[in-house]
Amino acid sequence: MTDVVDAADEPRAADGRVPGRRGLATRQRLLECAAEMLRTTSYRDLKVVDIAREAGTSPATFYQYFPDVESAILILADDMVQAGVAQFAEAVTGTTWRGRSGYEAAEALADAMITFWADHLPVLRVVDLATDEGDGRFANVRTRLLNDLNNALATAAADQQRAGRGQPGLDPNAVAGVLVAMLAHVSAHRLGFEFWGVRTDDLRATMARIIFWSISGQKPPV
Amino acid sequence: MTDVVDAADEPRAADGRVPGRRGLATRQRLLECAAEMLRTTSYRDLKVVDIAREAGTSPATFYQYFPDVESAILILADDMVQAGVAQFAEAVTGTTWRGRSGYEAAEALADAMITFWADHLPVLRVVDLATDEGDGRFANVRTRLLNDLNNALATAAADQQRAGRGQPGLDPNAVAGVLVAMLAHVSAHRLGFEFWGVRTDDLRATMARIIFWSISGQKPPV
DNA sequence: AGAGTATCTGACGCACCGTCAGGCCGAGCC
DNA sequence: GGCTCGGCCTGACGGTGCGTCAGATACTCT
Repeated sequence: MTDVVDAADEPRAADGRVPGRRGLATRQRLLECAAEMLRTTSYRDLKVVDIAREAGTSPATFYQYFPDVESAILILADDMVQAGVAQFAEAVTGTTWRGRSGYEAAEALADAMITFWADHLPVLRVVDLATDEGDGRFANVRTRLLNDLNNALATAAADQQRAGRGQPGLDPNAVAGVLVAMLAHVSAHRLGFEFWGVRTDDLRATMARIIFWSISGQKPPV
Repeated sequence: MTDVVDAADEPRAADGRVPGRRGLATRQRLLECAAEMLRTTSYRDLKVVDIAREAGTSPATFYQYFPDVESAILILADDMVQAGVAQFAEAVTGTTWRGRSGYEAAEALADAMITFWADHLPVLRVVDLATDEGDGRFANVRTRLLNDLNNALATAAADQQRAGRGQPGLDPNAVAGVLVAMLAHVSAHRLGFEFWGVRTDDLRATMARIIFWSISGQKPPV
């Protein structure tokens, strides 16, 4: 049974073959080298030749497993999403947005985003870039990563409004969208902020307060 | 006098010559074609050959006036900044952040950003992209565009804190940075939000409320 | 009209891309 | 051990766009 299911997303070589043990090893080595080189090289300067050479193989071999460089990175991005997609929404759904514990949820969310971006910066940079360049495949990855969070925040905002709290008159989806945009953009440029003398702790606290107030409508506890 | 000053930033051709009337016309035509093509073509697919052909000239001519495509766009970006840089900070410095007029200042700021991005979307897209790719020249443009606003917001946040309002305990620079990041990112992706059914009016209102509360610490007037 | 300068361009070398046809290698059979 | 066959790899190639010349062309001024 599982064989049939797995077969659907088993990696294929260029000619449609399903690679064997040795082939998969090569494929994996190429992926690892690509990830490694992304850490030091800008995405735009990442040449197939270099990845292949780094992996001790030839450019033609690369094309046997991936149609292009972006497809390889897309696989790295997919793995990353699968590993971390759940945690953001969890921080939101597990609170009533009341009092100190509500504020701590907002802080946990800000922290989760900052940490996740710090852990996966090279790949996330490419995701953001390619998305902005109009690459639908990467836009899709980004959506899968942030959609649950967005929905959870929108639901929370709507719930709070119904309870006579929150931000009456504001579209919950707009609130959620703005907050997610803020979180993603600030997390992505954390190092830029540090360069200008803004400490990450302060960014986290600022975002946590904005999140808490935007959703609950209450002044955050000191 | 002005001649001497102007000479410093007069356009130079590849060989250091200062172009004459005809040359400047060609240069201008190339810039306009580049701007025009940016509207329909993604920045990465913008080939020198195409711009040149569109302008009715040859690729070699292009290189007489610009070292590469990005330098040409950089000039478009420079013009754009010079045209619009002042207005953002003005919206911030001209208010005491009190009552309805304070909130209207926040709304005016959000509106100015959204409008500016809508007016200059193609060029700003490239600025954001190139900045994220680590291009210092474009990062510099972006800084020149947003720095005054950032400083104005940071000053306002600090002033309000001293007046016993605002967000005590938060770094004013962090507050300003987060707000600017939010404004820039949401404005840049306005069309994406519309696509997902979030109206621009709601984005503006949401951001205005967040700005007003983050700076003044007061509940926005209904 | 002719000299002199500003402006333009065809043609080239370079770098990287993505694709073949053909060579290697190792597992299984005799 | 030697043979064979299929999975795996690669050298070499055509294509595209870049950026740079030397030389052709167009304007200006006398």
